[in-house]
Amino acid sequence: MTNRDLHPKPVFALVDVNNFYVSCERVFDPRLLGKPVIVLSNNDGCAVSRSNEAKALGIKMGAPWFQLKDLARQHGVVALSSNYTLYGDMSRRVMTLLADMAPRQEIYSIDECFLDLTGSRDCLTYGQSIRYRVRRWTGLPVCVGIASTKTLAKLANHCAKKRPGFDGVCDFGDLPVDDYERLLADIHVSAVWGIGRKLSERLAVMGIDTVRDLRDADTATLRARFGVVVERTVRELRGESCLELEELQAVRQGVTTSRSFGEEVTRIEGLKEAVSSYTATAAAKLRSDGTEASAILVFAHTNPFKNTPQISRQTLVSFATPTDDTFALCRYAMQGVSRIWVDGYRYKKAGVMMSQITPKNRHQASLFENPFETAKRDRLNTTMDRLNLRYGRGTLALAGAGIQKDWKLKSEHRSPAYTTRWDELPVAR
DNA sequence: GTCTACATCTGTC
DNA sequence: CTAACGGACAGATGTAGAC
Repeated sequence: MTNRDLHPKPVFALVDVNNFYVSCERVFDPRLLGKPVIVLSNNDGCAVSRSNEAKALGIKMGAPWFQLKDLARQHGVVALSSNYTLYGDMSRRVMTLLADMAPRQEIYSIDECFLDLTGSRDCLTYGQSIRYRVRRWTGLPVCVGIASTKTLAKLANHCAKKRPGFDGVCDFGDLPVDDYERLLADIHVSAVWGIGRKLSERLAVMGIDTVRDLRDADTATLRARFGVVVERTVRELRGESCLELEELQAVRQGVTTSRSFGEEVTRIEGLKEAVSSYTATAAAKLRSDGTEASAILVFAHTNPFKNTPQISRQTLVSFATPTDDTFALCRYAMQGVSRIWVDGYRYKKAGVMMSQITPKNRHQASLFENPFETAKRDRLNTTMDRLNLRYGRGTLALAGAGIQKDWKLKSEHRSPAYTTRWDELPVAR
């Protein structure tokens, strides 16, 4: 047994579904294959997922839909409203499959996860079997990037996607050194995980344009100018693994639910309805996470894209005993709304953020807390969660959340809930 | 001044 | 017919009041 066997260099794989939302839609409607397709954000606001054909038309990530309409009509672009229930369900299927293909998995986002391939012999072949398996069992196309750090695995995944020569799997560990160096010199820094538009611009000023430039730049200078995060990124690019695989995701610091309104809100009742509904959603998320909050941040603002009087307010409502109870949380949230409300503005968006979050199991019972009342409320919340799960979200809602819902979002091109609702499945007769 | 809590801004995916 | 631009996070920075 050698030292390397005892302390093998880590190997990370990053598996990522291609054009995830569009690909989900295509699984259930193959007529969309080969066509330019985009999926729009909530409120049919902007393009958040694009098929390769749509990308080829020059449609950019985040482009507002109303600016795309002409182009879309001209080229027969299919635009779909987002269907998060469907995507969440498909995500679960993919992640469950992938969890079985490695000893350890970190679910990084709805459409990507890291796998620990440390000690695997033929990673390239294994990457292909991952691809095959996901395609076979879910219908979704994925690409796999493999390397010795998470940042490099992300980059390898980028190569697997953009460069057809890799056939969907890129293992940096398998590339000849010359090819690898040439490859890095051919990729723009903005492709690196954590280097976005702003950072790229600032790096360009320093003459750092390619991934290779960044990797070979002076660490001390970068640290002084951009902080520890960028420094860590550079170390990772050099093959020094600084980011561990995080199997269990940490308790999140905040749970946010916020939406833009279909119609602007001008009365406090409207804002209260919307905020009640968001609070109920966020509270359900707390319960499903097994956590509680000790404070709620309530915020609302006007439409910053519009040339009208602007306002943006927020307030933190704190309370002594942490809770996950929808009713209590709604009461606190309503206090917040009263605090921030100012007459005479047209509000476009509002939200709540559950804050100061702690795990539910280990919280001390307060002196003023009646354990029987608490248990009763827990059962009521649980019942509400079950009904909403079983019969669809919104089956049971608080009266305070309103019946009219002028503020609710627009969603004109939604695909059916293929995986969760029989009654929306198209049936051949 | 400087500590703190809260508000606001920035950046990324 | 016209107007119309997401959401969820983390982390940095700004600011007003208490001392």
